[in-house]
Amino acid sequence: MDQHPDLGILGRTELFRGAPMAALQDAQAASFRKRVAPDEIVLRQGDVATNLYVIIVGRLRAIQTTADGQQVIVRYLGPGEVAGYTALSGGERHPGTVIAVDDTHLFGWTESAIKDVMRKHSSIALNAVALLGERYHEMQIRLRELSTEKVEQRIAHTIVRLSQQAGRRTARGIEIAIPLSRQDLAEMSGTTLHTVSRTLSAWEEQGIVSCGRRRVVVSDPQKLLSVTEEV
Amino acid sequence: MDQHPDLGILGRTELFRGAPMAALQDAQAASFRKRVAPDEIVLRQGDVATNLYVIIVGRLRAIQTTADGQQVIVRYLGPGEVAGYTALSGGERHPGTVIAVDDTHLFGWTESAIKDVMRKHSSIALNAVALLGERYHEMQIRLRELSTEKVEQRIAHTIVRLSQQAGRRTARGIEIAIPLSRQDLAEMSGTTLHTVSRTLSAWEEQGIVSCGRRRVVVSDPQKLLSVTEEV
DNA sequence: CGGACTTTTGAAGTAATTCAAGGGGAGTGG
DNA sequence: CCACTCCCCTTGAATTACTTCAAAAGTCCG
Repeated sequence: MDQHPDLGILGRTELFRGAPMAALQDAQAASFRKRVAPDEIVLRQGDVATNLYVIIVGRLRAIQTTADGQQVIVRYLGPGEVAGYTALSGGERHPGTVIAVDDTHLFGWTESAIKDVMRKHSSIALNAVALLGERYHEMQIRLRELSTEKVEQRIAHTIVRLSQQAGRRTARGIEIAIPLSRQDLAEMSGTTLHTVSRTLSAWEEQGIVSCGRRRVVVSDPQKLLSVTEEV
Repeated sequence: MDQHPDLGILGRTELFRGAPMAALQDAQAASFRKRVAPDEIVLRQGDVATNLYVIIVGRLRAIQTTADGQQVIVRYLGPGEVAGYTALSGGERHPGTVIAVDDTHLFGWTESAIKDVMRKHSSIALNAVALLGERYHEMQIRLRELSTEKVEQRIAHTIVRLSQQAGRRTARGIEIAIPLSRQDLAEMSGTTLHTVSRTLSAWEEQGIVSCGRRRVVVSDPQKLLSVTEEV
């Protein structure tokens, strides 16, 4: 009996990890595929939440936009992660916009399809609970950081998180494998690109990071962590 | 055939709403009860997450504490809401502390008990997904507010949210039915008690609110909303 | 009525934003 | 291959919103 090659991929994603074969087969059967080019919008803040996606390869960015056009980067999404959780949780509309960073391949489901799968296979529903719990937890920590820390610490925390999430060991240190402008870092840390630029310059002088255009390499992760802990 | 009186209460909570009778019965059978006095700790940040609670009557407050003792108020929890979601989502330890505001009655479950119920009754698992999705959504909005808004707007948003969540119509306006010190409002808005005090004084002069010791009444909700929208 | 907690308000200090201007890379098109 | 242009980044200087420091006045409860 042949197995569909998608099943192995699905089985390693955060939503389907550990699910029985029957569940993976049902999920696969109900799925469609989608491919997006860099800067293409996957789903738009305020639109009705009809679809759920799981990233196969590539990277997306989830943002929140204010009425006057300011942006906040909620998180980056990588392979195996869910985009468009609203279709899981039953919200009417997408709370934020998701946009492609790289050329990205996705599995997709309609809201009703994925809910059917969750209803039928409780392990997938439990995975959904786990994944949302983790994101909620992460947001609590960021809320605390934003409320209690000074800008320099927040930027340090942002970079520490990014290096764990998308870090690549190189000769010169841990390179963050996402193109990151100063503006992007500012939108993740709750500050301005100017302050980020100044901070990175200071760190570069101290040998903590080395960076270029849309690129950050952490040369001394230990020192960066100590910035995080300063009073 | 008699019905347990708890079933009606359970059926109106966010976790069990809309569940079939069999699910409610299983949940009720596995539950225990707990009662906490004001200021008593229900669960502690960093402790292993063994239990889940649902509030019957009363009110709790979920906080995050930093290493150096600063606090952030994540949210208030009222009747029907879940405390200790970590037992649902499978995290190892509680991300925050939950403490009683009023004398509070709770239903409780062990982690394994509530997970058994979710596995057996998918509608409850789906409710858990919905509830965590909503909280995640709320946190995204707060993150955006904290990143992009000035202090006065953030305090206004905090009070608007509280008045929706725990507002009581009175002759003088909408009274927030939670004892709220200036410090509490500061910990919800990401500022200091001094700034909150000054802001409330200014608003009182403009007839937007009237407040006393640990008490806030919104006299002009419309004006408060307009503060929220200022550039 | 005493004592602890909460709130208010002034004054000083400062971290970070805003304003402003210039410099550098990467890619494009001639 | 060179020049041009568009972003992106950097850095000073001025400004400001908010915090911190400090002290006093209320308010509640036993």
